[in-house]
Amino acid sequence: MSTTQPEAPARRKDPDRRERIARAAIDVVADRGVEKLTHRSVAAAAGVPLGSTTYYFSTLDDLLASALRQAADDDVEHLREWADELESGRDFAGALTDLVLYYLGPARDKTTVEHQLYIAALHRPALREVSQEWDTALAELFGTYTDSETGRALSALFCGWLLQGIVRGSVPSRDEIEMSFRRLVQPGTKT
Amino acid sequence: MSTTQPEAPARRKDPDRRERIARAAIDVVADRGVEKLTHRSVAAAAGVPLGSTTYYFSTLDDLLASALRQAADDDVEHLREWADELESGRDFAGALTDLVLYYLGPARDKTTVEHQLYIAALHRPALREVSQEWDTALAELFGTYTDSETGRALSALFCGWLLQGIVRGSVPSRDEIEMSFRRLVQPGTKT
DNA sequence: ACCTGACATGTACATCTGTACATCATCGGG
DNA sequence: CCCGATGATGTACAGATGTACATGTCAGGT
Repeated sequence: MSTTQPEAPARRKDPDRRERIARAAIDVVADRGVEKLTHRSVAAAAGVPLGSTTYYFSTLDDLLASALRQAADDDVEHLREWADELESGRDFAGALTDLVLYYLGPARDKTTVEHQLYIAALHRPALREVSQEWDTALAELFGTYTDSETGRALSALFCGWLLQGIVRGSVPSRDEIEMSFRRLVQPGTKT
Repeated sequence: MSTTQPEAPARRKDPDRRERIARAAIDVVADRGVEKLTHRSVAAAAGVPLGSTTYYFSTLDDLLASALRQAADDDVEHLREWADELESGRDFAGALTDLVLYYLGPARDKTTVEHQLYIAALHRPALREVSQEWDTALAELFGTYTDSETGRALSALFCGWLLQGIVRGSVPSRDEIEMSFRRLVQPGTKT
């Protein structure tokens, strides 16, 4: 955003520190699971002393919430890019299939983390809001290409493929994913 | 408990004990989440001393694995009953919708637990096998009413509705769930 | 009647955890 | 040139946790 300005003296040292810690938290969740997310493990992963993590995130829930928010923001941004690149003429079911394969392939770690945080939110009211916004955004985005009802159905199917894909070792075949989206999209296609 | 019945002595040990502890573990996960699953919390929930839990399940992973297995078995049995009650003439999409609404309504707790265990398996190789068997069984069951490809798609959509349903407060409407299943089923209906 | 062995439990301990807080370092202003 | 303020850190501590293990307790064989 802004480099160190005299009027904005920035922090003493490193303004990225907070974000770096949040990202380290995401890495820890990806590598070892939510249950291993501790101040100490995050500190080690971020290469900062223990005191730093407790300084920036006084409580563990703060840290978790920031990690979830960070992951959600990154993800929404990625979805936006995907939507922008989607030419209006392009086959929507095919594009959705690409998206699934991306999340189960190159971005598998990210997907894993997101689902863990998603489930972790079940017993943490503070996180539920973020999770809900997240999949509401997904349903609405998909809905703009069809209709809102179809959008919700598509997002459910989308989540389903991801969930099954991350626990199975193997990724489902491209054809069967595409077929399923095509069947859902077909009746309601608008523009 | 204390008095020994001649006709049902059941030894001094009672074989229910182990299963009761496993079920208590499931309750703990339902009420407080996987991260709160400890020998002590389970012991308290089952009304047995701490020693009992470590006696029957020497390690925590044993306990988790047994809980997952227990939940999976119960669930598969329920699915079997559902399948048996499904008259061959009955509308399949409608029956699937009922099933989703059951899992999000009366059996919401169960669904929550299952998803938590499912995600917990991500970082526990010992549990992955159970999880995989689980959703393979689901896909195959659904496949017997359509075809195997459609079965996998249906199970993905099914999981998706459940996942979204447990994190949102509100349950999706009956009509939109049914519509989505109908679209997926239609092209491949066999018998 | 006694003994044996498996069932069952209470307790102890090393480890890890979240968090508070006293301390240090550095920068901006006087 | 010095000084306070605030960013940043090291350490300490109370509590919780997994697990081992010594100890009870009782059913059945002899």
